[in-house]
Amino acid sequence: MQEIDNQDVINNFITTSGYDGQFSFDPQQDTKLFHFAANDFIVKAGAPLTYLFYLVKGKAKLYDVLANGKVSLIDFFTPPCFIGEMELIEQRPETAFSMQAITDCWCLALPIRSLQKKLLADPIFLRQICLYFVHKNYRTVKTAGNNAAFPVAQRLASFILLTAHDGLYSEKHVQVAEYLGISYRHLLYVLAQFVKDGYLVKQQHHYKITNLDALTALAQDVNESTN
Amino acid sequence: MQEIDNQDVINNFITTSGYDGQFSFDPQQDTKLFHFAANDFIVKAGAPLTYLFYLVKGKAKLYDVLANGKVSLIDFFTPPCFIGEMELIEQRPETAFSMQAITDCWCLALPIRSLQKKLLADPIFLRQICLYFVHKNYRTVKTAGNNAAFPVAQRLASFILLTAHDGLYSEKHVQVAEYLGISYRHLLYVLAQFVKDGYLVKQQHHYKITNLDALTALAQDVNESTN
DNA sequence: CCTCAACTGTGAGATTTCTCATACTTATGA
DNA sequence: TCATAAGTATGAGAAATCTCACAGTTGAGG
Repeated sequence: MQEIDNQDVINNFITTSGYDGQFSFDPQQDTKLFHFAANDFIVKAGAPLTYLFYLVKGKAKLYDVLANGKVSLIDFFTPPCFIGEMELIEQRPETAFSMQAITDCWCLALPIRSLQKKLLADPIFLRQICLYFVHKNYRTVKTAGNNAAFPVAQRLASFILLTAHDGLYSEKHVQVAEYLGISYRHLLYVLAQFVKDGYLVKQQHHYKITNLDALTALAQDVNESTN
Repeated sequence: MQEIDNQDVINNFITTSGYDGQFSFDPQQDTKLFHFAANDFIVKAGAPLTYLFYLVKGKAKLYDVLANGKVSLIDFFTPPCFIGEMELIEQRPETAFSMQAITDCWCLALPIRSLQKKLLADPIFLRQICLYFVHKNYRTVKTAGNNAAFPVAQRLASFILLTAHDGLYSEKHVQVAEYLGISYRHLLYVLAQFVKDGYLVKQQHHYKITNLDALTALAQDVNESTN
């Protein structure tokens, strides 16, 4: 994680992302900008949360580490969205989950410690956060519906497109299987199908997308229904 | 839906449910109390929403009517919880979903039209609603995890216990199948298993629970993980 | 009373997905 | 350098779940 000190860049992100409309005060003074390289952690479970982040560019994923030590993928995030807002609202000092950058990510960041009281008393911010929760909730309901409603191949196609990076898919199978709610074995079956059908080609440590159209077509229903 | 005008009863519900802590003002003046008989609609999709409800007693269920006309069960609610808060936050005039009473329900109710502005500017209320959303979100994530993680028999057991009324289970199979994300056919298989195993007995228009312990044991893992 | 739609119920075969057993490879730490 | 853990990979049989085809029951409306 690397701070970017260029005020022009910061201001540009602030205005184009709708960030400045989230508060009743002008946040520019207190706002920093951070860059996270792909695979960096934006927040790590159990670590103290020092910033309220606002993702303005990139893709990120949210993990939960279960009691038995297993890692399970919860959800994916694209701009604009808050990160750490649940902990802020609950006034809990550390993060419950881990958020990791999939691609390079840029986040506006507001220091929590000095601003928490102000934020929790700011009706505009609270209302915006409420709206954010409502939409997130709709989305979760839809997604949950999808998981029940669509076969694995379609969801996997959607998943590959979501997480692929420069046409390369390289998620850990164990985690993906858990995210999709299927067994490791079956995931490999379906991936093998995709390879057999020419959608993917297996390479050293990843899969390369060789038929983007086919995957997109497969994923279409899932995505439509989620939007 | 029937208004209950007994101020003692109202006050009792207000104080025991934590309702009065949800606002920065004293809501007692504006609060009504309604009783809904089992199977009544508390809110109906598309109808104008005139009250923000706060369920203080009973069980209710939330439906979505899909584009193709099918009905799908989204979630279940037990006290204390808000009903209509998503629409209030979004300032959308009608309800998106339908909420129906499973057992007899009692709801405190605050007229929206006259109080919307006040509520949307009330930091305490907004913060409480935010907390409510956060918890609801945790719950949804857990539930979604469960649906992937547990076999149908266990989820069905949990579901039966949740919706049963006086030891009788009488949900529409079509809707339950959709809620559990399984086919109608398979639901009947599993129900038949339960009957064969002596957990349920089929009667005229419903099933009677004949082995509560067994069902509870089956549902235990699911419920534990959801709390 | 008749008809239609919705709900319930069952059988049989196909498909999806799981479990288990077993290896090979790679990274990591002692 | 060796041992161990984690990730990857595959086969085979079992279990879960789906699709389809068909039929009986019930309730509402003409």
